[in-house]
Amino acid sequence: MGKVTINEVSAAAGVSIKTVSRVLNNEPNVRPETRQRVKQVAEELNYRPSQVARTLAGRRSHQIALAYDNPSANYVYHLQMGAYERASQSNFRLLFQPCAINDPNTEANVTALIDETHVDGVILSPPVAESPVVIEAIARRNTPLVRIAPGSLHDASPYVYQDDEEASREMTEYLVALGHQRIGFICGHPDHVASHSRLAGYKRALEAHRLTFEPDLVVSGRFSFESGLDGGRKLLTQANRPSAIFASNDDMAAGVLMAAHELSLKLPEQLSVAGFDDTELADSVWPRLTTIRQPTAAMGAAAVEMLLELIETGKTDPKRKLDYRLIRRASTGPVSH
Amino acid sequence: MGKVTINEVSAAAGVSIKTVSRVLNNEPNVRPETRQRVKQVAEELNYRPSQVARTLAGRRSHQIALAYDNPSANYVYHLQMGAYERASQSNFRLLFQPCAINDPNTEANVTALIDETHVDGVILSPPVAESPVVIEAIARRNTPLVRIAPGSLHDASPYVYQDDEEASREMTEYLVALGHQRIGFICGHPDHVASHSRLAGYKRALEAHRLTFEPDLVVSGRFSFESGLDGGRKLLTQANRPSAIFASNDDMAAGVLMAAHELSLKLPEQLSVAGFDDTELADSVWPRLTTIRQPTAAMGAAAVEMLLELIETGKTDPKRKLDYRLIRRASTGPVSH
DNA sequence: ATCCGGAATGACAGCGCTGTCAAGAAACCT
DNA sequence: AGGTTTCTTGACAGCGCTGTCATTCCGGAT
Repeated sequence: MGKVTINEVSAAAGVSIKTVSRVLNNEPNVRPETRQRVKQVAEELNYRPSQVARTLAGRRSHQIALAYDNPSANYVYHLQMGAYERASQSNFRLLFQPCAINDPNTEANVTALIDETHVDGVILSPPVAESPVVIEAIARRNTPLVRIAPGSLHDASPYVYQDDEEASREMTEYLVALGHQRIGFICGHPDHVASHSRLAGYKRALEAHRLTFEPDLVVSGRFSFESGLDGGRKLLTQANRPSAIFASNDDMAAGVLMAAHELSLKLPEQLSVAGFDDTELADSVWPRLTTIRQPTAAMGAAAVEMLLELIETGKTDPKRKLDYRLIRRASTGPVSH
Repeated sequence: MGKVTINEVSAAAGVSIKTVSRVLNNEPNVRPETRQRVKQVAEELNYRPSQVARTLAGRRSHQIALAYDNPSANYVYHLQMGAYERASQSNFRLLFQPCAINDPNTEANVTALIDETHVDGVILSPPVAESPVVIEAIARRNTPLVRIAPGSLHDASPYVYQDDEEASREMTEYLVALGHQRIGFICGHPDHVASHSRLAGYKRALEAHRLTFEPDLVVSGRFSFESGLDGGRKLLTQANRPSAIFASNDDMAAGVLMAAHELSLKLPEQLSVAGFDDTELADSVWPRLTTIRQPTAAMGAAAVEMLLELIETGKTDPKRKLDYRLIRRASTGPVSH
């Protein structure tokens, strides 16, 4: 199974390797019949150009990297798949780079990645997307960068995002529309900007409906199931407990569900619960969670698309916004008096 | 900024590039002081050898690929992380290759991956691990291969696995020990060998305890939440319903939980439910699921380790077995009369 | 001193491709 | 017909490293 190289193809087609190269790269100025013949020979020989040689010789590696540091399997998986699909379409290979934000080596890891693999561009997802050191290191290498939902440093690179505040407001208003007046809220991890936007949306909705904001109805959380469970217990054992709880993500909402079950509350009659993200979990708990569908895969795809544009043309939109969707399921219902 | 190459290092150190190369690769026959000096200069210049050039010139790419086709975000994520950690330790880069088993292009994808990136080896996880075409294609390229939990073709390559049948037997016996005599079983996706082993373990446990196998207590499933919900409904609406249900994975067990909630059954008093895999879901539903903990990350790590051995020395153990663990949680309890 | 064997080092080709540039072929213009 | 311009093609030099082989250096044996 001697590897088929460009030499074999050029010999078989009776042209120079440069012409084969032209055909491969869809360069102009090749006679249509020559182009056709080369293509056919390459096909017959089952020729696969070595990316490695290409990278070394040219200035393109046709590889981009996706760096993430997120403990949520669902989030990472969908982000990866969305990005992967889009990259494959354009014949780009996608390198996944897990990293730990707290690890002091993160910067070294990322720069090593760039130098060693010659990637054409990098995508950063939160919370790495907000690391000034990493951003700086990438900029120093002049490597195109696109970030996903960065909470700060908005000028540092193009980015994709969704309006968390808006989504959170809409969910809160939906609960209000169901008649809920006392709505509990569980915050997300303070390191994620999304946490703050979601809280802001909740507040904004209350204001819009002239409901007073009660600090007792807001508890902290960390995006984890256990923190949701804790938060739920705290809220539900209050003297005047809320009739609805809006958790900043599905994991925590599932925790609230458990807290409610512990207290033998009837759902949604005695308590409405809403989550955020629409992970698979949301659809696997009882009752199924009303939540906000995050376009995670679409975000990955959009980020790749912008990055490719940036690589090809040197520029792209400064930002791109994706739409969320409120998904109504069994965990929320009208308030019962 | 300007990329530092081996030339800069050799110039700065006052030696030939070949000597720098020797130091980099820990080759013998370099005077200790020379070695030291080169190392220091490389460090100062912040030199990162180009993997691409290395790959093209040498016969090692220091890259291995992990191909998977699995819809479970949790499984994929943990497998990836386990593999990634181990690969990084040995300074190998890990390429992730999602693929669709039903896609006729899968073989082409995998061979393209090998030819284009020159990976030193490949890891296949189920169900791609059982595709004869893919295995054959890899063998033809003489590329080292390690598979994860292959159900067949055991001679085709070294592999890592866990004893699904044994684990399933143990879980069933645990239920029997709790006093359950009528235990429902929900099968997994027929394409996965694990499904068959798990059913076999269930049967074996029944035999061991002289309980008769009742075909009505076994329903088909596909590893998805919805199929578990269906199966649960089917089993629980039977005239003489089982007092326990063992689902072949957690997703389906969560479905059973929902079916039980629909019928307002008290858990675990009126019904015990057990799952398999110990995904995050198992710990996020109410009641928390008794399940079998799969060493997914460890499998990924072990596979990488074997593959590296295979690459370095040309051989490794024919197979390596990893241990599962039965995790007892609130979803199972003694049978009540 | 002389010779020898192994350790230390370097010169150089080449991995498979792309970029540059020059040459030849075809098309277009007075 | 001659002179341009444009299209098509190929020769050749690298990209940054490793493999091969030749060369130099050194201490020890003679």
